[in-house]
Amino acid sequence: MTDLEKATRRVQEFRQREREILDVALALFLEQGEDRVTVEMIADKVGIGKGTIYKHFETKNEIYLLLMIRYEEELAEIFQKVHDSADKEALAREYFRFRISDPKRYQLFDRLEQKVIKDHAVPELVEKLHRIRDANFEDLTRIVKARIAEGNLEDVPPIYHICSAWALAHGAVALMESPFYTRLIDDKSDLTDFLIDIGIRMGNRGQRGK
Amino acid sequence: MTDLEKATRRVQEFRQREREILDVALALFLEQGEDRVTVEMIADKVGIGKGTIYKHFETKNEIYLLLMIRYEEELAEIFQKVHDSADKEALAREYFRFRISDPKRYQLFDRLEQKVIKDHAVPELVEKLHRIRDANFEDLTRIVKARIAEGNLEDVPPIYHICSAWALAHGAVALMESPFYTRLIDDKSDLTDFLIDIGIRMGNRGQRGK
Amino acid sequence: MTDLEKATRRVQEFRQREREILDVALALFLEQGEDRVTVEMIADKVGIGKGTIYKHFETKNEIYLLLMIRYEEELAEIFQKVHDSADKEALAREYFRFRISDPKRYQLFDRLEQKVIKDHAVPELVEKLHRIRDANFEDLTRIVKARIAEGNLEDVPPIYHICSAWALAHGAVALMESPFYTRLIDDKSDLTDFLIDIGIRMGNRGQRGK
Amino acid sequence: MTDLEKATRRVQEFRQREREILDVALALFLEQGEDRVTVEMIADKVGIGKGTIYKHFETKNEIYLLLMIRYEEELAEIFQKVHDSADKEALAREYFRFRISDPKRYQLFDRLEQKVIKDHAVPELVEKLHRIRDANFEDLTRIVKARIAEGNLEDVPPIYHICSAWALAHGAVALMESPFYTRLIDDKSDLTDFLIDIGIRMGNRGQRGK
DNA sequence: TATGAATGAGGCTTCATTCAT
DNA sequence: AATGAATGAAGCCTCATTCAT
Repeated sequence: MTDLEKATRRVQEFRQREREILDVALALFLEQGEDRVTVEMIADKVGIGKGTIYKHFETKNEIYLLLMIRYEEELAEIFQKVHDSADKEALAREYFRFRISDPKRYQLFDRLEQKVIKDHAVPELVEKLHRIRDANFEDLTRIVKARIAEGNLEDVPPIYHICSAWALAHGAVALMESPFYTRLIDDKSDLTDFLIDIGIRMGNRGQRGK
Repeated sequence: MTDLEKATRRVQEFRQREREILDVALALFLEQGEDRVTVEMIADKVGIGKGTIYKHFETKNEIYLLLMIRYEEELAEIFQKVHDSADKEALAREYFRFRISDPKRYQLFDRLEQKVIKDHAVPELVEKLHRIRDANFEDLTRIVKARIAEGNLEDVPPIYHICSAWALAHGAVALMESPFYTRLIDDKSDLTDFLIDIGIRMGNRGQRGK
Repeated sequence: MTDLEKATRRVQEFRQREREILDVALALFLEQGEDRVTVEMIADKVGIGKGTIYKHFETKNEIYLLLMIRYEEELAEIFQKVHDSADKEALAREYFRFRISDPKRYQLFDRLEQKVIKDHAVPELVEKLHRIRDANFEDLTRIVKARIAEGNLEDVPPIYHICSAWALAHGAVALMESPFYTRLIDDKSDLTDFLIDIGIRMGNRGQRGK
Repeated sequence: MTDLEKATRRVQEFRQREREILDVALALFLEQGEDRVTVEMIADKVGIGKGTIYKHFETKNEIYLLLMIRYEEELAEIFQKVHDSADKEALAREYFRFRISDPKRYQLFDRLEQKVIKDHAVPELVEKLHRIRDANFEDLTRIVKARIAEGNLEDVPPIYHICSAWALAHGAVALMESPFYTRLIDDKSDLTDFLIDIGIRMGNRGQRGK
């Protein structure tokens, strides 16, 4: 094995460990809540020393942010796929599904964002996160505009459609996680269908009273 | 003044102080986030000693819960008013308005609930909270049933209507507080109207695809 | 005992404990070097909990600064005494004696100052320290001016005399503490006399080459 | 190239690297303070791996000591030059100049010495340092004796003259670096002249009061 | 009843040094 | 010989809660 190959392998292993740490961290955050998870717990579960975590990430906040960026990048991939396809309606469906599919994760990031912003932590990464989100948002806007032009969506500013979809998805997620409501719901998947249905059609042309 | 009067007054003052503590705590939590607010800060702002707070509340978690119960009781009052009135549609409107009107407060309680439940803290109070909520929920169900019977709402399980309303409201609140979206929204009140409109009508009979 | 008396006593006890912490901290710093002394060690030696220290001082840096301020205030007291007396020459003697008398302490503060300034720590207290020092310096300047006017000191800017005295004292302190030199010096007090002598006379009129 | 030449070259390169590390370390220590400079920072700036540093030096303390020894050896060179020359007074001047010329460096070593001695670190090197210093000191003593014999210096133990010169130089260095005093000094070089003047003459015969 | 000093478990982060490759 | 990932002891600081007065 040449030196170059060795070096490459090393770098890959390093990146792999980084991913491993993030995976474990995410799992623990979801399971116990980010406040109850200490850096030491993460290290223990990965099977490494506490200090090693700090070779990969400067602070616990940075871990938060990298997880959030990961999430946003997954979302970007979904947009990428739909981008090419002709079926614009599929987007709405995919979007909802992605966000509702793992509500705990979604809510975790929602919480983290507030925390991270309050701390003014790792501003470069916050900015990076926002850049990705901006790009995703522009994708979204483009698609909504197309559907308005096709006459499928009511002709209000595209952001209105996006906001209402976002809001319903956000709320649906919270609903699914709410101990109060889950107790009362018999058939979760039927309700989910009901909500997605509403979500997709709520901005359709002709839906609102004149 | 008789001993009885004195005692009565003392009790009243005690209750008054309790309210004061809760008010200050709420204000500080909203302003700085509950994690940054220490019991000492609350005591200082009320102008009493830290120990005194623990004469009124066993733990900081109890303060959280009492604030949440207060909120739920205010909601109950709204239901009470509407209960008697004939105009059932007003309910939906009131309900939305109450929840959206103070999003920071709403989100605070949302966060607190998750925290408190994860801690298995003060179970009696958690139960009390849930009892009030149950009552509110029953009120709500009764009204929705009436509107379905009148033929105004689509005939699905009442909880579906409640859930979708709750979800949209929850999401709208988050939207209004999201730094990402607020940046992009020009006319907040117009969007709010759009959302409330959707919220009120989204379960109306005939709205969904045949 | 009235409530007021009680409160007064409490405050006094609090202040007393503060002094106690500072005393112990100073002793430990001198004995082991400030870097090797942890906050916990201070607490242990005082016989209190670690957290208690932080009721009195916000950070370890604050402890450093308060000790430095104490020192500067003691110096101010010396100036105060001499201020009134007519014998201006006594000042120089007192000044030297004070600074040389406890060289370890002096050097500790010299080190601390550099550290604290590099950390940009507790700027309010740093400023306070400097204010006291400014006042001391003005006292000193006034006295030196008087001696120049009397024709006892060479007529150069007063700060020159102060600086050379300061420098010699500073150096003498280091000398006394230097393991290298102490090894070589038989009669410490005789050398001290020699140095003080030089210190007092070095700026005298007519001392320098024609 | 023979194997011997290769080996020789390798040794030379190794020594060269060693010098490079020390140079960089010194520069960083002066710039940021030794506590803020990590071994990794040194390695990075040299452009080598952290582990490599430990091939050259056993501990960070050893780096400290080697730097100090270097300094002392430079001083020895100065003595060497003067040793031969007839102009003994030049020595005092050179000595002062060397020590005052780079006050930050001087103070760094002063700090390091205290630290290293408190740690009982690398005793062999500490001893080596002291041996060099002893030699320098003997040189100095010899010269001072000569000047006393010539009748130029007051006839006290030679060490007195050395100590007072050392002390004044040490203090002058501290003065020039003191943020408090530098603020107050208009013409630095004029004051320096004043101090060197005092330094050179302060032990001269006939200076002290009868 | 009111107080606030005292507590100490527990969290985050740093960095000199080691060691397998 | 060179590397740099891994280590873990150690330090500073926070804050909910207790308890003697």
